[in-house]
Amino acid sequence: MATISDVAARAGVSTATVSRALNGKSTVDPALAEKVREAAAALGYQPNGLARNLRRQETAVLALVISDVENPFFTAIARGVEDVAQTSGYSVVLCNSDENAEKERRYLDVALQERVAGVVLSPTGGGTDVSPLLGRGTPVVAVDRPLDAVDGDQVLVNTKCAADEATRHLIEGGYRRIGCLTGPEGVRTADDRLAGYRSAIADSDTQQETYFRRCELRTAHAKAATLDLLDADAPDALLVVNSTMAIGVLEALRERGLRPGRDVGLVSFDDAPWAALVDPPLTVVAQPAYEIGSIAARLLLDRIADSSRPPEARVLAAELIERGSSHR
Amino acid sequence: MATISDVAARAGVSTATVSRALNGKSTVDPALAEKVREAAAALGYQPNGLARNLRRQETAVLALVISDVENPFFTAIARGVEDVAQTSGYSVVLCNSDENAEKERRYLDVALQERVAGVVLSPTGGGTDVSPLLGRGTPVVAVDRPLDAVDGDQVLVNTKCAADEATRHLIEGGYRRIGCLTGPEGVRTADDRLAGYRSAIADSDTQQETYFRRCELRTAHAKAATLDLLDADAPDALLVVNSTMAIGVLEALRERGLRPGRDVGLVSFDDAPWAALVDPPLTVVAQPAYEIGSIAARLLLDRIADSSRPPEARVLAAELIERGSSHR
DNA sequence: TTGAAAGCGCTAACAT
DNA sequence: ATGTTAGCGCTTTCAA
Repeated sequence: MATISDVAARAGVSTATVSRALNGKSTVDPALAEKVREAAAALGYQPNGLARNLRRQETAVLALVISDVENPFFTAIARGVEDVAQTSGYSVVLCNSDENAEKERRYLDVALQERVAGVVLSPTGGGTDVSPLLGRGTPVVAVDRPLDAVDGDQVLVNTKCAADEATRHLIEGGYRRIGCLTGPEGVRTADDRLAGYRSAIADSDTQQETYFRRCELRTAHAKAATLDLLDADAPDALLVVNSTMAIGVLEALRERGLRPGRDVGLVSFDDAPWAALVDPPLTVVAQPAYEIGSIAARLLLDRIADSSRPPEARVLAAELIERGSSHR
Repeated sequence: MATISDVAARAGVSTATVSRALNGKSTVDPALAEKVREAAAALGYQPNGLARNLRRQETAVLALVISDVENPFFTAIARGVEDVAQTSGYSVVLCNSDENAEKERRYLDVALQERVAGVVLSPTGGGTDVSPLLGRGTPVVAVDRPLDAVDGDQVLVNTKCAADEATRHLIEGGYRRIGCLTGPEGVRTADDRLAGYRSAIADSDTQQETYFRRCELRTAHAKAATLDLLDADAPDALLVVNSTMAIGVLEALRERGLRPGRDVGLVSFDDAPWAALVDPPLTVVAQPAYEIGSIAARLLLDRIADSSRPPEARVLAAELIERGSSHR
């Protein structure tokens, strides 16, 4: 593979000139520059990014570490990040931590070792440690879930409030035994949404007890937990914390011959592409996923440009979209 | 940030010894090795991957370039790739080409410049050029769609055959004006599935004409195209080439007050997580997406280990899963 | 077993 | 405007 010296030799100039000509830095005699470009083209020269990055001590790539590639909420965030990164000349590499702290740690290590310019991260659980990144000066912005013990940039959703609102909506719909299906303890969104549910129930004068289950944020687990909840507590409505789990819930309901809305009221977080297509259409708490991603990327780029900026925490609003599954 | 020389100084050894100790290469005196590890830990030493890669001329990362992160088919492939890469110590970075040849080219450039160890790619259209990668010795395996003009490793699905089978299934179901909604010309899967549809119709003695529309592989485009097809040709059944488009089709049907199955038979490619939940459940052609990914990764790793292996083309089978949408 | 030293390919002072 | 040169941080001969 041709190197910069090959190009220099062929064009009859120094490597420095080649570098300058190809990077459009400083001023180079147009004629020479042209010669260089010709030589580069003739040799099929492809700059070695590794060498360049090593020398420059920086990389034009952003790492995006998300907890589930198969969740449309996160892929929408990914698109948001990518779209703004793109326009600033950054590439973004997506790493799937799979709700697994160990995988997450590994990807964070890779990000550090590869000296990416910045990281957008949706932390899996409580124990995420980004201090090595921060220590080295690599900015990190948290999305969806906060990074505790770190006062950094973050883009979150007012999720407790949204859960409260969704629960009230079910109460108003006449449901009297509302349950909640949420994720593992320590996953902040799972905890917050459960808290929102609880506060709405506590405020109600139609329901005293709470009925909830925690399980992994996966379809199969959600289905099993729902079956269990159904059999044990016979709830007449359910608040579900994401669309992946909602699929499991719908499967469980079907298995028990229960119809969403009529038999069991249903509200789920995340307006998945299919949410309006099931029967009855699913009432959801829509989160502005794309915006979360684009804002996070913007925050990150801003901080890369100026590391002294004070940390910014953005909290976006979610929107309850009423459809058939929350009415009898 | 601490470098290898800092560690060497602190441990009172040479940088060579540090490198050897930390990489477990060659033999190092256990006592010294321990001292080195201590020094490294004390300094919070994080090896600079850039420098290492530059020296080694290789990277333990695989690039996966897919055409749509929001399509569950591709995210399932991603999981397959990741799972096997993981076990061999490789990280995989996911790049979303977004069915956009320009973006794809950019990511392929990045992959080349960053000297990734290998690339798994689902080519957007016809014009994809991987020769720079290949020329430099970076192996590429194509998934879902072939790389024309290159005799390389690839993992495909016998998609024409599957489309033919799906169409016959509709014919047997008694549908007599079967249409097809497919992707842009040049997207091999779109062309093959259309061909499969055509061959089934040609073989039938119940239908002479074909009714089809091509549009971008997106929900909104699919909806518009379906509306158009419905109004112009009044098909009584539809074969749809992926689940993203199927959503648009279902929306269109609903808008026209047409019920899947009873009014318009429906078969879609890809068994999306929600496919069994819509009403009636969606008959699909399920592709072994996870296997496509895992096999592709294995092929890639094999080739990285031994570049002289003859190229291997694997063609997996798809499976028709009959559900309610293809019966009256 | 260990160290000295070369060098991966590039960019950025510095000198001209 | 261009060239010379040092050096980014690491691994790997080569010698000792």
